[in-house]
Amino acid sequence: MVAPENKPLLDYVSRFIQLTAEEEKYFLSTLKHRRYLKRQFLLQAGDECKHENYVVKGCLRAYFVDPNGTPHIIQFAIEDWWISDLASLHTGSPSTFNIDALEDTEVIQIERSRFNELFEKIPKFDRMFRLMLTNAFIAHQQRIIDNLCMPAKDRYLAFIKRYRNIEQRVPQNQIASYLGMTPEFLSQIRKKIAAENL
Amino acid sequence: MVAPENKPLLDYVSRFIQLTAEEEKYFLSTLKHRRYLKRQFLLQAGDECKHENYVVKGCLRAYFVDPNGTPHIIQFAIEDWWISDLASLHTGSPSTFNIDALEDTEVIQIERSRFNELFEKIPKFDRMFRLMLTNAFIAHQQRIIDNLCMPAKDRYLAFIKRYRNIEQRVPQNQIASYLGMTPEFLSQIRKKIAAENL
DNA sequence: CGCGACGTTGATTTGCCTCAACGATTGTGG
DNA sequence: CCACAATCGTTGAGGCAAATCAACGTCGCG
Repeated sequence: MVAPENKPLLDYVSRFIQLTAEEEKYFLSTLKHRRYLKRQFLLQAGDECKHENYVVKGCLRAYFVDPNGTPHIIQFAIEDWWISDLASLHTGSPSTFNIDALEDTEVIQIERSRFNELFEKIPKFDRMFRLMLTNAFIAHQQRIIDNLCMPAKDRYLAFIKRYRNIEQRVPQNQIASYLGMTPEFLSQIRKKIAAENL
Repeated sequence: MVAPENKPLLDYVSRFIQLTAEEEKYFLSTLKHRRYLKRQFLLQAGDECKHENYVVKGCLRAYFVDPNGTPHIIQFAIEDWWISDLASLHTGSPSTFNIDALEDTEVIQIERSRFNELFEKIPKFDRMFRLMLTNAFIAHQQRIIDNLCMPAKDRYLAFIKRYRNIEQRVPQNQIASYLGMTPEFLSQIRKKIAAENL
């Protein structure tokens, strides 16, 4: 019997690889279920990132605070997404990101040491994470391209098209930060777009 | 006896995984060595990306041409780097990038079908590519952060610090394209930097 | 030699930011 | 249950970073 809160993650895994009953059991033993309240931190910059996080329910954000004190959102994560500071998780270096909750959120965590153990015991997970990273890499490459060759308005339109489910859940100023513009300017853009659609 | 042109790639692989003699033999059988002249294309946008390319000698670039006809450089690749249109290679969709040679270049190619076969026959390669993609993902994330929170001058300084070996080999206008600014503006920046260092 | 690629310089324009002020909404403690 | 603060979005004036456009110098190469 699988604990119901783990079901979404097992479904996720089965999209990439097939586990035997025994492997599944081991995999489940590496997981920890945890809840965070809105505004609570999963990770603070400077700390070591100790978990890979799978979002069961809710919404998280990873952001970077630049030398001027301005925060920049790197990533949102809603249901069925993963989030962590991969550089810190991978090398053990202090993290450069903060991760906190934009809503009350449930996550499943894999601790760093168990994570590496997992790859040793069940090499299929190398496959799964290779495929996941391939997709993540492609998405990041697309984001770089968008930043290079689109003006603010087009980047916003591309964002709401690609991530409508996120756009409807997070405040506009957070989206502005993700897109690399000020909230004031995003407001201008939205006004213009609204005016055009008449 | 390993053909000398394959030596650098085997060294590369050994930094991630250990192959048995037999595995190494199979791996070598999947490779194709090839030369390109300066300005020659490895991949044109719209075609399917049929190879993962490892650079033995020379310099390549991947770039995207936006709807206005302006090219934007996604990536440079010099010795010991990999380059491809991963989205196209992975899904079989038409590529959105062009890849061509900035110098006469030697590459080792793994064809798409052999590439997937490789993961089936030697799962260690899942591990290797997982680790490679982890690094590539982190680098891309850093580039996104730099674009979000640095002005043009700082992005340029960060670039020459991180990729001095590339900066000294490719024309300035190419670097400007990679950094998302005009060649004219990069020229201004360099003038200012030179003036400061007196 | 002459053409094309590359870099530079300067004048002008523009996309986006800064700063400041002001509603609207939410939520929270008294 | 109200009062007040905090959060969020909007609007506008002014400023700056970077783009555009155009002209010119230099170098390597066919």
